[in-house]
Amino acid sequence: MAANFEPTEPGWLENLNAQQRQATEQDSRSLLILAGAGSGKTSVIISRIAWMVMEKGFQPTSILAVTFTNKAATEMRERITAMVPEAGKVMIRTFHSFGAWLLRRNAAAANLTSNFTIYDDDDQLSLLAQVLGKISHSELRTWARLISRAKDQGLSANGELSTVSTNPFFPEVYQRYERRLREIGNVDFGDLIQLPMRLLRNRLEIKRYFQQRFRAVLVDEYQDTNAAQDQLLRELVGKDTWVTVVGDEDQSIYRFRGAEIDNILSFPNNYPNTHVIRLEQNYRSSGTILDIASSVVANNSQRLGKRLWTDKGAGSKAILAYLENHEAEARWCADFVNSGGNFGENAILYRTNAQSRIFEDVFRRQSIPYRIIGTLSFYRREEIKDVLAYLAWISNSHDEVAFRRIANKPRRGLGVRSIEKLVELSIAEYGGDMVMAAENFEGRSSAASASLAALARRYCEFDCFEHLGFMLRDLIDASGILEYYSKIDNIENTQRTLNLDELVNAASGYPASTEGLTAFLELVELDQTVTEEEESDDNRVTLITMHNTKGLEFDRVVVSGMEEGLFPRDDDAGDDAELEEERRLFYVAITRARRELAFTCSRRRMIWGYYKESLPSRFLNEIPREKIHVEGEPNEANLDSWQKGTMLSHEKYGVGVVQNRISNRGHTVIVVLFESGRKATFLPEFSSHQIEYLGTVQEDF
DNA sequence: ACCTGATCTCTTTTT
DNA sequence: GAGATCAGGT
Repeated sequence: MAANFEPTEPGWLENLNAQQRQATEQDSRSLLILAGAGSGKTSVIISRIAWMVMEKGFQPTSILAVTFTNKAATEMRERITAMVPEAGKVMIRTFHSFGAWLLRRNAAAANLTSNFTIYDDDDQLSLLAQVLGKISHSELRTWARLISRAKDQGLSANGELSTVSTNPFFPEVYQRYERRLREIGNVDFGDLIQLPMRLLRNRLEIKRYFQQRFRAVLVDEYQDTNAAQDQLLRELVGKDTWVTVVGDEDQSIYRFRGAEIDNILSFPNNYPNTHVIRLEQNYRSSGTILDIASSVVANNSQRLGKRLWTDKGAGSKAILAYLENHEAEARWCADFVNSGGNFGENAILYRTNAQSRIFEDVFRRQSIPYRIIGTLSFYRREEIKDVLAYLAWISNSHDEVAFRRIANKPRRGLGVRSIEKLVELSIAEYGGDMVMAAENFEGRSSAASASLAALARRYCEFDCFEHLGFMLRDLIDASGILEYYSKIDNIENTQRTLNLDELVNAASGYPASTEGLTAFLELVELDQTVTEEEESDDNRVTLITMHNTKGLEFDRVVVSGMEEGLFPRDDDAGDDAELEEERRLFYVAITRARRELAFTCSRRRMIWGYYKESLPSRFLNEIPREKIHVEGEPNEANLDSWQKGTMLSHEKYGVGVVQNRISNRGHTVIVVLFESGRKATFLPEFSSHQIEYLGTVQEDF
């Protein structure tokens, strides 16, 4: 920072208002900052860290800052280093990445090896499928979700689980899953929080060490922490630790993932002598946009309450456009982004990833540049997951999930039966080591399994490679994966080998060593929000889910798909807590906009290959009329007949209940589940003589 | 062991 | 409508 003649205030107070300054320099061990949308909370965290380092004498390495995403962590690091270079040594991580860091350093104490790999949801599902044997896919998902929720709440497989599920089989399912995961030696997302928490709780000397190591802990987006994360935080915070949490209860949108809004609501009770500071001045949005956001969120009851204000002018009215269908909606959005300056200042928000497709189609047709921010990206692709599975197996020869994925890919004559036998052999004879089992496998497929084992042995020592990228290139070739996908590329005219090249590039920043491999795999598992090509043109419209917009802002925002059933979702509309969460999501979406805001609502939308007709979202009624300009006419069609939940009697099939009702080219189609268990689809207008209306079912059926 | 066509399930949202 | 899985044939 440049020297100045006048006695000047420290750099970290520059451009801060009174509340922000107070929060920055609050000389209090325990601080809760309630920061409304756009109130500059990230700036405050950064300046508080600067203050701690420069003014309070904290060593940068003794400060831990926890963010919600890796992207936010990177950004925070850049900003703080720019402000106070010596603060570059502050540890800034997500909860999960912090957990992984802690576990690797105390692997033995946690009964792990330091190079464990992390199972994502897909891997978790595969493992569970192995453990449970043949059960239906949907049942599998239900179990997997319950296990994740239990871990979110910090509940172990051997403890009380009735708050998660009262199903008598659940404890055993959870236990068997845990047992196998521990045998393999890997961890899932929930373990990254739960295992460190247990470790600190049970091992006093370790807890003491970390409480001395981290004298200050700051947590961003605290409203979206789950119970397990809060427990981990409590273990980290000793009686001399400074703890600062920042959040906004109105922006808590991850309940489905176990986020506990109660964490922030009752923080002052859990941490004695907590100072509470509210940041209520909004620097982002126009007055109109703020008014809309405030009126919407005022309908929620689970709030601490704050009133955002701005000294900006009212700005222009918001627009609400009623459209005929999803394609008209996309075209309307295309016109919208064409009418307002740079593409890069525009964002289209939607509730579900599936909605992005039509925007892509229309924008491509009209040559409007766009970028999609989402998770179903690079690392989910088949060819990428294949190579990563090879790496995971090389890294941990006990990794059954990875082994099963690549054992016969490309085809090397290891069939289902042989793989089964090989896994059994590994457990029976080799302590679960599948490389050793493959080496010593007898039988018809022994040649194939031997060559697979040889492939793994090839990388026992890989410091001969200059960096991990070269090792990866070698592996892609030697495994036959390259040849396999080259053929597919030629036949189907795809570009999968190019994706493999990209993976090689991503890996080349890592050393060719066990540590390098572990770090690379960890990055891949924990940071999947890859904005595809970082390349060239920044001037592109952003297509993004509302959840993903957390922390972002744009001049002009369209919130699309404002329809009942889609937003709020059908299943959520009945439950107050769920509905309030959807409303908070709406609040987040609205407050992303700086200058212009629009809502679109389609009468009909293609869903699962059918047209579904729907009514305007109830949230639209919560926007003050005088703040919006309306285009088009809302759908007021009578959707009452043969609604979901209607009970009917069919002369052939008996009594049944309507499960779903869709419109297909102007015809109504209903899906009925009969008491016999039979499911059938009808067009009521053509079969009315066979159907008799019986009434409506209230309860779940 | 492997290929194919038929059938089903799926959609929230993400670390 | 797409992707994953399954049944049945070779």
